[in-house]
Amino acid sequence: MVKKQSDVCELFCYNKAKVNSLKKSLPSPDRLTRLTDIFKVLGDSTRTKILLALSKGELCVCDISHVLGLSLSAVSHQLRMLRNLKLVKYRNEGRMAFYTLDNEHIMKLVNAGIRHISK
Amino acid sequence: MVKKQSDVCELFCYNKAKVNSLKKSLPSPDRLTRLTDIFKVLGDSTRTKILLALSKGELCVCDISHVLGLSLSAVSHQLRMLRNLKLVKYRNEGRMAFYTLDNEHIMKLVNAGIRHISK
DNA sequence: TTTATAATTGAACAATTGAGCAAGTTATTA
DNA sequence: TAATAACTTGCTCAATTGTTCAATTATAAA
Repeated sequence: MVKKQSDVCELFCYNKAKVNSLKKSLPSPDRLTRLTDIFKVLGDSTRTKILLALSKGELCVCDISHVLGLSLSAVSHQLRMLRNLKLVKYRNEGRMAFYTLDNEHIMKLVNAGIRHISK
Repeated sequence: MVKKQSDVCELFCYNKAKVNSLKKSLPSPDRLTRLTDIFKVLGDSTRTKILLALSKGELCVCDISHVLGLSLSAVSHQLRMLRNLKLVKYRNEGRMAFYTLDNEHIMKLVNAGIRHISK
């Protein structure tokens, strides 16, 4: 016989009061998405390396690609994502683009992560 | 004519000294993997919700699935991942499994993230 | 024993992701 | 004006991810 698992409401609930209070205590879907999106950005080593590099100062795309050992294209794609999330900004100088952190605050999170794995 | 982009070494390098010093300053591959792995865990809302719920106290798998509105199976799969990463532990009582945080330290990171999106 | 329940697991699936290729854009240089 | 250089972008592909389904395990109750 097949058990129906998709309908969560029919499952046994051990502590209904606790469940309801926890449901309410969770961040709203919107806040939760913003929260996990930030962690998702840092969950990729290319992006984290870019942020770590930029935390030391301005860099052009070409130098970032050297630091990371990746193609310009790959770096540019990730820079676009970081740009969209307002984590980096850039200025053009001639045909070069110089990137900097747009939001130094993000480094607090990166450093909290570094502290976490160093504990 | 096609430009060769895969061979990073042939690209123009704007600031060689800076590039080399940045290369050295980046965390080792091992550390970087551990760092991004932690962020990857938190980059999924199911897992972050599980951690947030458990931060309030012990819960059985069934109640977690109610809090999240997800199937037992989905929750169990994510719990296994959290278990492997030593972020949660559990005790059996009869046929139920009660989970708790194994590493309260992780909540510092979650809370740093919450602070980040609240700024 | 038999039946039911809590949880785990493996396989399959769709969706997402990261990177490379190749073409396009813009600015500099010859 | 043509060629080159720095960067961006659209497309594609392989790999990974999160979930569901179905089967299984382990415990408890009938």
